[in-house]
Amino acid sequence: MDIRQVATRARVSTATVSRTINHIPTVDPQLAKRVWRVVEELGYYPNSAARSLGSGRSRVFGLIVSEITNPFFPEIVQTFENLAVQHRYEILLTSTIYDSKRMELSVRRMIERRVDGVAILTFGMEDSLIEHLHFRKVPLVFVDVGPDLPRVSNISINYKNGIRQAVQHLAALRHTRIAFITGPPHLKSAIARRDAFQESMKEIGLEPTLISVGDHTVEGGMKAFGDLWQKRIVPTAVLCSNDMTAIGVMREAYQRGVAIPRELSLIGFDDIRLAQFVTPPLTTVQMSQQELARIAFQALVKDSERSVPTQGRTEYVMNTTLVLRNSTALAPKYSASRSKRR
Amino acid sequence: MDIRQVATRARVSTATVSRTINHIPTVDPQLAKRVWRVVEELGYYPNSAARSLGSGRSRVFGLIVSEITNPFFPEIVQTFENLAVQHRYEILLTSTIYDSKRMELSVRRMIERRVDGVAILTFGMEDSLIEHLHFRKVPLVFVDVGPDLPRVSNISINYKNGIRQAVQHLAALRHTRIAFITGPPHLKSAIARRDAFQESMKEIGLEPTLISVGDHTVEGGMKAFGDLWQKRIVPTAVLCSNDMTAIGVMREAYQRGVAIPRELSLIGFDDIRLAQFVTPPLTTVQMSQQELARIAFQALVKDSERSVPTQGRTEYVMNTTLVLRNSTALAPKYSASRSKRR
DNA sequence: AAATTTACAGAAAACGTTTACTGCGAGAGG
DNA sequence: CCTCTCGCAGTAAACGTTTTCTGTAAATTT
Repeated sequence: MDIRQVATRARVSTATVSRTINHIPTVDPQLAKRVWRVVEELGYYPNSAARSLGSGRSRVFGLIVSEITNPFFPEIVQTFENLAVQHRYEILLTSTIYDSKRMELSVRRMIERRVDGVAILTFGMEDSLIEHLHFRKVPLVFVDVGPDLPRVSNISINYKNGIRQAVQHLAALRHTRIAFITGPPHLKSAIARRDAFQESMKEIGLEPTLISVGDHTVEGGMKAFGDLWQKRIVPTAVLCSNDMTAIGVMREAYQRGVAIPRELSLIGFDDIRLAQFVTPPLTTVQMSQQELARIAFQALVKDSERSVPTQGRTEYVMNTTLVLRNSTALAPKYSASRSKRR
Repeated sequence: MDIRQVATRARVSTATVSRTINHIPTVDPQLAKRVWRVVEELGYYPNSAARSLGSGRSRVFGLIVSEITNPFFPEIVQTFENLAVQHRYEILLTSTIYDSKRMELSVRRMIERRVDGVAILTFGMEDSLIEHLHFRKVPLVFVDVGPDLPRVSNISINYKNGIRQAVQHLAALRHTRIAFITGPPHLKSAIARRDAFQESMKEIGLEPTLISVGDHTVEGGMKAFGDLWQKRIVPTAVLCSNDMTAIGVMREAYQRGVAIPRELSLIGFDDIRLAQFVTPPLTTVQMSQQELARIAFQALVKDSERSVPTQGRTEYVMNTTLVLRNSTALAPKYSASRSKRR
């Protein structure tokens, strides 16, 4: 069942069939109709390998994430995939699970499949990878860490906005001992969040001294909260570098009999879907996964259709914003929280 | 940068290069070494479109899930992908989000890409889809609903085992008023779970009358639990058709001031990763997503390598088993639970 | 009415592999 | 010493499209 059978059956050349199914406007509507009818009759499905080979474009985008099992990513994958089917693209998904070997393999696979573009949503710079892909003139899109090169797009995230809102929200609720639990120190986005926290605190005359380090996992959050609770000065509010960490804090707080939000206010970051479903529903800084996916996809489409590459990279920006739910409340009286502690 | 350049540079024919990179044993080790060296030097990456076209095998498997954002699936996708890279396969992921239009499109894309096999892990039968794919002799693997045809594998899940364990565990804790919250009635797997519950109850002389219908979402769980709590007879334990439902119950119970597990024992189903991280950690029936993915993948590999198809479908079985965590406890005294109610 | 442009269809050459054959030299068997 | 096999490597024909030309008839201009 190939294009030739369709051609003979419709009494046209293969060229005409090809043009028809690609909706090229130079074919006579009469003929086109005839061709389409035969296509239907025969149940003809074009062979995309042959198409790629002939045209030099694969209509496949690569999508690299850190790990699919991290609840932050499925939403992105979903949106990305939706857009892909809408635009008749395919997506090649790989999760690096923080393994550079794995990463290298991913890149190799993508090059072999001759992808038309790659979105690298790992929030971490992977230099070797860039080289190989960029060398082969594959359009790339990064978040935060995109190098300034042609055919590269960078989505720059304004962490500051949402985090400032979070800090000020807590301050408005009379919290002064506000702690922050960071992400892993090698992640650029985690650093940026911490910095934003520190600045936001200083802006309103508070010292950002209560900082504990987590690793963006539930376990990390539990442990970090435990550490915080050991300290001489106990916070009345905790801001976390991501929602998973916040969930860990919830869990640990529950275990230690600390009531959220009565005794401790808690704010997460990311606004993963789950944040709505924990108890109490988590107040968090939203960084829309859908929008992120959308921007990334659009950037790829644009760059892969451009015939002359841009000078340097193209910039996109994305904002973050606080969404209020039920994990924050007025700060407890100093004495009350203190008595609870000892 | 194609195979010909490699060939000339290594002073051999393209056939030899092809044989070398495909590890075909009939090439002289000396020559092979020479070829590999040139491949490295030139940074040659074979073009998979051309490979597919030439060989007739795409080395791509399709993976159809209901929705990636459902926490049950990412684990499957991850495992499936791991196996894929190990076996040098690619995966074409699509989520149908319960939309038959979408489903049809997925299938079309897979046919166009000439996938070597498709895993349909939606837990629902999709007849039209089967036809198209099976007609084109694509190996298929289903869970529970695989038709008895050549080149079809079916993973049959033993829901009964785990659910019986769950029921008996509750009974051992002196619960007699055990409720069940079902999944959506059109899902075959949800029906099977409910039936297993009913049988298990009868086995130990209990009437399975407390049944409420959910839809496998958190919201559904919340609502179903609300319904249950309206009834004249209030349960002391609830078994849910999946973990998301159980999380909904937790949330609603918290809202209504019902303590888990002191006043209400709760058991989920699936053992999604998250089940460990809710408070309290959820006792649940495990249906290993990793094993499921592994079986599906192996089945596909086997069927796609077979030159003569099997007579009918091939059967695989998978067990389920209870994993104890902290959401169950001894039943409260009848009076106690009653007084709480009014 | 002739000249020029336009609109469209077909012929055939890519695209980069794989693989069935063919061919050749060397070792084995008679 | 001659024939047979066998082990390998090369030739060239697929694989199923896309796309660049080329050609022709119709439409438009002069």
